Amino acid sequence: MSATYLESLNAAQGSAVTHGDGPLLIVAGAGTGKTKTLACRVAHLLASGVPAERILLLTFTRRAAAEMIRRASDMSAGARTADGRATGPVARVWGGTFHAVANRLLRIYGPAIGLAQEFTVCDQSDAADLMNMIREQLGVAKGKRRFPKKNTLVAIYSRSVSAGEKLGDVLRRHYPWCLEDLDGIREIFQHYTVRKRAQQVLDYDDLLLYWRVLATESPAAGEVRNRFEHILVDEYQDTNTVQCDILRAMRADKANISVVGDDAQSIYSFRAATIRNILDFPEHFPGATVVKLEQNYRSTQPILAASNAVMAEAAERYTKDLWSDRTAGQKPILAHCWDEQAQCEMVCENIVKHLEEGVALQQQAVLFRAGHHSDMLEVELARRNIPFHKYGGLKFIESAHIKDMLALLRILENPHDEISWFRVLLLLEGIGPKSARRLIDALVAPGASPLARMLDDPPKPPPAGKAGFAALGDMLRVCSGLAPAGVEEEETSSGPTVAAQVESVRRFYDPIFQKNYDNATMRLRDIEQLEQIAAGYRSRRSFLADLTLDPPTSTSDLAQPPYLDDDYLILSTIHSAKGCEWQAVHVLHAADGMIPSDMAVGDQAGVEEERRLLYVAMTRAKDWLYVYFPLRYYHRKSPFGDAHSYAQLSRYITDPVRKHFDERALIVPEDEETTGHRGSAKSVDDLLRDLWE
DNA sequence: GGCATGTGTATTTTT
DNA sequence: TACACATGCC
Repeated sequence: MSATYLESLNAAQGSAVTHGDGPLLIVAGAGTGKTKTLACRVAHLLASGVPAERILLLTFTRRAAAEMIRRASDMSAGARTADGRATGPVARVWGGTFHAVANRLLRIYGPAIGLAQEFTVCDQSDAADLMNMIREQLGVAKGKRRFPKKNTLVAIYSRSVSAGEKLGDVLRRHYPWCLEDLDGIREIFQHYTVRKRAQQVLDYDDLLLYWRVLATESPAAGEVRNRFEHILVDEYQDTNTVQCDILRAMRADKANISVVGDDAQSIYSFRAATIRNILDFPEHFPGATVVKLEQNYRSTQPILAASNAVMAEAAERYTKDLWSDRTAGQKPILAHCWDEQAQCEMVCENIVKHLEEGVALQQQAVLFRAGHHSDMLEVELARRNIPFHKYGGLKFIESAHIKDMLALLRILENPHDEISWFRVLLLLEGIGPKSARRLIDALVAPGASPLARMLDDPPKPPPAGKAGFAALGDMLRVCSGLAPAGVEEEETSSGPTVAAQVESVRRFYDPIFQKNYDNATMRLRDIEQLEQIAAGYRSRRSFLADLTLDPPTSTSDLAQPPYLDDDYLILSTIHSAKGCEWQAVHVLHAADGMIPSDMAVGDQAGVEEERRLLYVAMTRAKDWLYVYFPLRYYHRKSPFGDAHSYAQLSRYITDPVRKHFDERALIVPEDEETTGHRGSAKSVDDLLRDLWE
């Protein structure tokens, strides 16, 4: 068998790709060809005769899985569809996130652990709504001024579950201010798990927990474990305890597991990811082979030097020695800007300059710590007609109108889902929280399916809500294909198509929508997009599951639609940029409080993780790296005058680090020249701090 | 019990 | 800025 793909690999990559059976840990620094190596390994396994459906490839996003499978397909001379997806045998490789794969397995093996097949998956904000509902019903928070809010509750719960840490310990370590409410929180959590179970709703954590049970103690455990001959895991440094348990269970009989990761890029501790997984891999999987990839193919040496300098000051040293033979190249630029507006202008100018020199917009990215950090830039880009796609931050799926639409579809899919019923009933005029609660209690009473009851023998709404309630019933009847009781049929039934259902739902929703939102036209685009997505699905079940597990992450609100097929700039949070690379990278807001985020500097671990975040951002760049530092921040709070404060350069850009940058001077706007705020950011800042501290 | 209006507040990162 | 919560009127 001639394997031409092997020839393009270096020695370390080659040994990783051709590794035989048994556990394999690939410690891969940034830009060392990790994706290529993993894709090559998939191709190699296929070429060695492993059936595609016996390979499981776990990645952090679906995008990553699709990309790897595409590349493996190219190497295996596999065919591709018009839109670039792999076809042929390679397409049968099981690829996706832990959560998506869990969902797929649970649809097959759910009955083995007593899970109804029509379970629905709820996202974090649905989970928060359920927490809220329980909190109100229990009255735990009554009279308490500072009882944890719903989002905090979900965060605490998730942390406890994903890290396998006792609630008390989680509170002590991460939420000390909630300790006094321990009992109330515990009570809410107990009800939360019972309610979810009764409603056949799984949250993100449940998907993993149920997979773990499935692979350890269910009657189907043996079958599930035997399903895969090889398991490959990407971004292993960002897995949590439950995910590690799953892998160990799945490999209890046959330890063919390959994981790839970089401890220096571990940035998901807020999701309970633990660096221990990658460090302890050899203990978890005895006999593991460890391969280090240290040659960086992505960045020029000057960019690498600056990035390494940032990491060199980390509290814990890492034992990788990244190098590149791309020795030439421009030093990274540290651009001091007068304020955020100046930063936006400078970014745009640099982008346009590169564009004119032949660097496509798609080869350029703007990275930032938090979703809203690009708000002002987005306006500036729109003004200059520079098209862009934004990844991360507030998503399509999280907007109220989309959630409304999905809740309507979800009660059709899983009529036991009370969160969705509640949301839907509140949409109706004349029905508030009290009536909604009463109606739901009547609907979910034991006996018939709640949906059947809604259609055949509905409870009485309050007089003011009669019309809306009846309209809801009519819509549900149409969508369920006029089937009488027992409508939760398989997708093969001859009912309306997914697209037709979405259309009916939309027609029902339209008047509510027009009434509730004044910027309805903007939001209408989203709903149209939802309909388009629906058109690609044959079953409502997979449509809903995919939307929850792999929501569209890109928004382009301000970009012009006609440009979208064309070239566009990438805007992304640093988290969402993981694994990506661009020729030119622009890192915004290298100011203390932004990077590191104010929210994260509470403890040493947080400060160190933020450092890795900056490192991840910088190492995305191949040829040009710009780091921007706005000196002045305006505060929206006061509408009068120009209330502002002076920022301090990010604490990670210390003097030794700065030596690796070319600094571009602060440009003071002309009308500000007389204000005297010249000189370095630091001196001004120190001066002002002296006044207050 | 529903709904409009007013006030206060806290604001990361994502499956 | 937007959302959660309180108040007071129908």
